[in-house]
Amino acid sequence: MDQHAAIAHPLTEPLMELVAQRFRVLGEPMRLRLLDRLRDGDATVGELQDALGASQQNVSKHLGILHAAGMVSRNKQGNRTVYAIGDPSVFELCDQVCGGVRRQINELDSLLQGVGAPPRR
Amino acid sequence: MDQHAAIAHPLTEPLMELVAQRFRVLGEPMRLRLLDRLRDGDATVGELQDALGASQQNVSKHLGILHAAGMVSRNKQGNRTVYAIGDPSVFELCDQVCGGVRRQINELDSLLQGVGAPPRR
DNA sequence: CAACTACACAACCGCGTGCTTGTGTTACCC
DNA sequence: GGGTAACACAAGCACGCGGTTGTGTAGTTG
Repeated sequence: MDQHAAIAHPLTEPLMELVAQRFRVLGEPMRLRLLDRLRDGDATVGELQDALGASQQNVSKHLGILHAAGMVSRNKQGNRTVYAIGDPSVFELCDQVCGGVRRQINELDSLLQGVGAPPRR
Repeated sequence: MDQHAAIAHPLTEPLMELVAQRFRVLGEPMRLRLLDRLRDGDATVGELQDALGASQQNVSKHLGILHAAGMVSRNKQGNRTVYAIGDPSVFELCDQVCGGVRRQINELDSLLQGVGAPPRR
């Protein structure tokens, strides 16, 4: 595992764009749900369509984006196309973000808890 | 209608939306550059504007988004407004993504290495 | 072979979003 | 106080993107 984090600070512009693009791929609930479903195991387009309750074309489109980003693998078997997680590391990202969201919710919660404090304004 | 309200796999729809939103905040080169610059230390809007070569309004707007997401902190000092990293964990995310991008580039690179004559299409 | 299934691709549309332009507000300086 | 600097906010515009509709293409079935 290449864990040597941090390419140098002044990230070059094209690299910055690549990173942003990768983040943007994950910035869609539908795609996150697809990845979440695939976490349970491989699935065909039809199964994913049924699981998410979306149209076949929409599912296929998002799968295409995820596949182009290298996050899922595509495997044609006869009539069906089986998709699988192609880059397991995305889940670490999601978990970290979930942690961040949780912490943020906790902060908001504690703000609401101890409220007697009038909005400072 | 069974509703597993677990945090585990079946991520609830609103949570999924929150996670996606957070990813989307990071899905902008300008905002990544702002965070990358703030990694070196606190900075005023003017300094960031100068560092990134963007308009003051644009920088201020993106800083507002980052601030709303809790990723930067805002500290008004007299005439200036000093921004700082508010959630250092974002860098772990960026590093992981950078690692993924690096790995992807390596794959593409190795693909290009062995190429003498692309057989088809 | 014909009909059907499963999937991908292309064209279109409406909305969200990034960037610019313009302006208001507050603090500093003379 | 007047003028200027620093910053945030609002409106307008253009582009990208998600979703739907429509269609093409293999593969399967009878």
